[in-house]
Amino acid sequence: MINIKEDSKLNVLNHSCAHLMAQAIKRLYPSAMFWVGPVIEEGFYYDIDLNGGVITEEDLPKIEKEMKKLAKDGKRIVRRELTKDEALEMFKNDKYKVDLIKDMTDDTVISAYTQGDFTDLCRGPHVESVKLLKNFKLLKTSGAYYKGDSKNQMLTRIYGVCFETKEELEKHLTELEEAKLRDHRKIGKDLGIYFIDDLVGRGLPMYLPNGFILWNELETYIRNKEIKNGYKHVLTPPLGNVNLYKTSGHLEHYKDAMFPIMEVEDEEYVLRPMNCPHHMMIYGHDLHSYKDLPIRIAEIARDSRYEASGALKGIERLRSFCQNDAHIFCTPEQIEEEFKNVVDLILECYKELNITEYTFELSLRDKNDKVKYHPDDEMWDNAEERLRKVMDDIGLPYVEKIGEAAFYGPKLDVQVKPAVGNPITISTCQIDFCLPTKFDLKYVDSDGQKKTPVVLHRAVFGSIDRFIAYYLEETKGILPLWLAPTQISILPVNNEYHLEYAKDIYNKLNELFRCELNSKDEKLSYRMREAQTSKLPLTLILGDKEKEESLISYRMFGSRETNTLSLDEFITYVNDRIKSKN
RNA sequence: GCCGGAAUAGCUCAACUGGUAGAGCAACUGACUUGUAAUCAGUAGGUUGUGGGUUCAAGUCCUAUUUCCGGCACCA
Repeated sequence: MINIKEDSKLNVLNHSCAHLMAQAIKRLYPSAMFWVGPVIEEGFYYDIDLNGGVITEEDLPKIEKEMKKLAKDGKRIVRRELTKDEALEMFKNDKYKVDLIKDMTDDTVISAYTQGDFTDLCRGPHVESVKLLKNFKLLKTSGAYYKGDSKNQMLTRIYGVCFETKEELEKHLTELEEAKLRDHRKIGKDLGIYFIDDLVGRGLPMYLPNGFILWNELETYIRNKEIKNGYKHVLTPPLGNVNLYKTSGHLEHYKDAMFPIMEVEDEEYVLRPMNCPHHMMIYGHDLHSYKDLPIRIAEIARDSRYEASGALKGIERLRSFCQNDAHIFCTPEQIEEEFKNVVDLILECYKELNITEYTFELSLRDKNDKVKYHPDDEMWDNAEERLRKVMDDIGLPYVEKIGEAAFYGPKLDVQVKPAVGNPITISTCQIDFCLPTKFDLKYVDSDGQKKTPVVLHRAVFGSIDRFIAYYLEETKGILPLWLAPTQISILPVNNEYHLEYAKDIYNKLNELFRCELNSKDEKLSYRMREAQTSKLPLTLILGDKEKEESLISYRMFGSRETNTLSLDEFITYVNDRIKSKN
């Protein structure tokens, strides 16, 4: 989908459209005050203080109508440059504009744009006339905290999008509709992957038989990859003594997002929100020589977090989930190589799973935030520099995100876009000089001195849950053969004549693959439809022709063609496809 | 958590300004015995998320609550 912010023409068009929307809203809601109205990847929005009023999605057509009216009038958009004092005078009755102007330096060239009866403080540029704003659509409303701070009041945010032509707009709207269809919450329901029920609890997914197969295949896949790459798997409990998290610092940083402490006799326990402390303990259990490093400890581990209710989303964001977690304990000299190994592993998996759309983010600390981050500037500078250097050496493009680091260190995040909503992190690799010290971890170096190892935290699939969510959307539910819960559906043409042969084939194939025999009393075309709408990768059709010559005919999902061959040939074909992950 | 919206059969949805809750698919029963995306007929399926209230009358209005959806905030 097109990035409107990055497209210079559409950027200006959408920015002007935001102003047109503000003008229309000012007419319909005279007491409305405006905060900011930037262009974003998906179009534009404007944050509005309605002074107690409400705009819902039902009101959007009314606003659009007013916008069309204003656009038809065709007023020119006129720029005027102001000094800071002039600007303060001009907008003295608008507390939001005054707030903006006050933050500007004295030598900033401040500009205001006027179209008819509406003037807005704005850097510009804008299109020449509102007449050019024809093909727009207001998409949704929401609340948004003033200045993005949840301690502040909430403003009303209205999102919209504008294009040069009607065709482009319609294409965009169609794409938005199609995106909704591949939402993992819909596909997950359709394919019987999981469900969530109040009685069990929100954010607590129940994976159904189909979901378990998908889960199990992915888990087996990544575990085998890790074994090949020198990881050792462990198994640790999904809860721990609260002191474990006091030691790590997690309790201090994340108490609000953890399930509350459970008191039993004289002890306190928490459901674990993550696995780092357990893995630190595993490392610390043995004495290690520099010759043993790196030590790579991995676990598919269940974690529980008390996520804000509004953050929950299908199986993308849950209160109980399984991380594809690992901690690599290494010497400072080994950081670069181990980091590269992790990135290589991530890229290898993406290639095999045919994941092509992703971006790298370097999440760094906000130097001014002394509360969130472990206070050791030297450690941070070192870690961030190392991370940057490795990324530059690898030569992968990335963007730096200030204030996105973990409390214990900076990280590389691999971001993907879900069908609906904000980008999510799938893979991550984090450099940590902090937790090993807190747990007093050591190795004996070549000089006989005890030294503290460095830890890389990493996850390839992030959480298995989230990865399934992403993968269902990426594939639109058309899972590759190796992951499909049912791989082969077997259809006898006529139960009276072909059922026995079909059963025979089913018995043979079902020992090797996940098969179903669909011999219900329905027309072949009905059963074929079932196979296709269920997105089953392979469907066998067994009738007279096949029975007499001991052959099978199969059809691939989405194809109209039928291939006929011997059972052995078919088995080879299926095995090849599973092996190549097609 | 916050702002706004929504909740009707297993699923997808309908029911004009309050006036007897309905359809398609799925399920079940019977008939049909079929060559690549829907055979026909019938049966059953609901305290309209839940609790209060207004009214002669509530799916519809008010209220509380739960969950979901769109964003915001959060995301070790």
